[in-house]
Amino acid sequence: MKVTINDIAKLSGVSKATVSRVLNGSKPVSDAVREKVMRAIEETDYKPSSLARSLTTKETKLIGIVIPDVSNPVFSELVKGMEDMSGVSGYNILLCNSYLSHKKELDYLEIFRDKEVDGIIFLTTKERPEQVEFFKKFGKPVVLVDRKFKTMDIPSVGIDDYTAALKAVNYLINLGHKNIGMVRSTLQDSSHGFNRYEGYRKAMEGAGLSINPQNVIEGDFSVKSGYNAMLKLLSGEAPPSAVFFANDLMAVGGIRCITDSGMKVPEDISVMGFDDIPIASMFIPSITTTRQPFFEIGKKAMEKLIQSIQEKDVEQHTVFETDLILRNSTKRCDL
Amino acid sequence: MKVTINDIAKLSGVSKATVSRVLNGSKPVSDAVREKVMRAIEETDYKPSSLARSLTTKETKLIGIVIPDVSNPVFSELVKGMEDMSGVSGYNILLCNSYLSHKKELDYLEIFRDKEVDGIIFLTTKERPEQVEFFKKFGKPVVLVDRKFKTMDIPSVGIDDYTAALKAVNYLINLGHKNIGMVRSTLQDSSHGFNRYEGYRKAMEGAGLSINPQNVIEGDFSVKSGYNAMLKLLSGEAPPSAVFFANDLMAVGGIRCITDSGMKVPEDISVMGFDDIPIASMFIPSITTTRQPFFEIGKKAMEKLIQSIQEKDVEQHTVFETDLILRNSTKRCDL
DNA sequence: TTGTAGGCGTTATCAC
DNA sequence: GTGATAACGCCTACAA
Repeated sequence: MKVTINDIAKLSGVSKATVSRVLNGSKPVSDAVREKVMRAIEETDYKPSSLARSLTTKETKLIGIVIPDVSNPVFSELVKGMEDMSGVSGYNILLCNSYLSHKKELDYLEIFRDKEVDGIIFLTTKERPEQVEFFKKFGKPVVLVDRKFKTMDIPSVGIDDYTAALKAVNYLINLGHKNIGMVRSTLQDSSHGFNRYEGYRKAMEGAGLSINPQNVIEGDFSVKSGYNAMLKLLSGEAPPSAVFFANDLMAVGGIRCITDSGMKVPEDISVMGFDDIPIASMFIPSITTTRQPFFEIGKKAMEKLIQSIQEKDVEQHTVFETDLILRNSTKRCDL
Repeated sequence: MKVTINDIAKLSGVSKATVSRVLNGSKPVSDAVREKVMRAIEETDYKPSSLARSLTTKETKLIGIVIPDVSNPVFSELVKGMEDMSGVSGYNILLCNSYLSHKKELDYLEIFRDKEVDGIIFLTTKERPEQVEFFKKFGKPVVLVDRKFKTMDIPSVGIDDYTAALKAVNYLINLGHKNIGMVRSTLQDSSHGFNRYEGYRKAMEGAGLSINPQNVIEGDFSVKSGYNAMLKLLSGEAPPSAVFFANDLMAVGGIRCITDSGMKVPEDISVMGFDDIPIASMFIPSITTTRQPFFEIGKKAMEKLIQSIQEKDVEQHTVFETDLILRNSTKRCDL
């Protein structure tokens, strides 16, 4: 049978209240008694049940995380940052993949409530009323990553997508490119979709360059969609000399497409990615991109969550800097 | 305040035992009563506390998973398979990254015991006495992935590394290659290290080909180590015409190295990977490799774990088939 | 079919 | 400093 606090109490001839005290250091205990209790604990290899403890303390030391997909390097790196932080504070992670399914997202939130997690880190592509409603009655801390909610002010961590995209496209412009295309995602997605596109638009506008609507294609962040988008760009009337992809995965697809079409990157077309996932530096050619400090973002999100669980004040919205990483998929425009 | 089973009992004018019965369907309840109780539950949006329930039922519906690193596509895919399976059975996952640290592995196992998980899926590179000791006194189901333990018979799921490697190298041999090198990992690692190397060795032996010890290099499964290993191979006296890498990541490093050296894959050197991670098909050239059904393996591991939690009989060791995936990094040897 | 009472393993609140 | 004792929220005999 499993050994409980009662066994220790009997074995060391004290009350279980006292055992609890030496366990948690919640109140002073005489050295002699502590000694006895410790010995009993050693002997029996006793470990308190966190379940029973949680029942009275109301905290489970569990954090729920909803992300779209761990197998996406972007998210797995975020998760690593979160885990890194939670570990040192004694929290554990309940990890759930939503695969962008609205239903799954909600199901998992319900599970988190059921499991009585102490807090939630939430990643989604689109704010939904049901989510907002959930968070409102959830009552415990929540941190959003990569996004802010419009109808509810929830603490968040992320980057400035607009400025990052602006800088990226400005770099292409400075290389002498004039006909620059973009493979963006849906504008419904405010941060990754709309904001990155806005950065592109403003950069072009700022340089007095016009955007050929034919050269702006919508993808879904997958390699395949990047490939297909590039196919469309190449078959247009005036294919761009440089393309800004809203993420690295689509850029990879784009490069493959260009290569398959018998052209070369960056000699014929320059390609710019976004994120700086590991594959960006390994690819041939290595991909010029904007680095997001995913690990740090994840770490910060967890730090903020834990702090607000512990009722400390936290910065409401944290914005990380991004860096332009120059590699071999872009070059000066010869025209 | 949070609504409890007592509130529901009062509200619907029955005892909490009855509420519990309609909640779990554990014993028959009259329709009239059920109706009343249900209504009270609806009205108050009552959800039973899984914590309190676990305290009496002794099951937490929690599964602990230890893997080396989620950001490695191999493991993230395994995790997805596991999650896919656990979800339908109502189990949740406590995910922990060990980064191959022996200490972390053990720390997490302790945490799992503390959290009273119902079972554990464990991935490590090397069997250790402390782990075996832990599992012996753990008393609940455990499933190993990618590995069997020598000193304790724990259910496992994996592939036949030896045969898979044998087939891979035989393919290179059939392409006419005679001087075939290998980048393996430490032989301490029985399955990925020793067994894959053994497959290579036996294939060469079977074809009457000799192995030049200079052309067998040890890496650590990272892109960088693959690059460095290739560097050594190229600087040897008789560089191989084909190289078998023990995983795709090292193969990527190898290809980059070959390209950086001014040679081409597969024209000058054929490269064979192992695993078939997503990057293998996206890379230029796409990489010939052995596919492991990671998602399925993860799923099966979870299925076996849940079955043994539910005290059903399970196959002790499950071995999945692998497939050779022919792509563009290998070609017939001209010599 | 339903209610009572005890227990699950802790922590927290009182006294002493 | 230490010990009873009552929560915590649920499940499960045992009775009725």
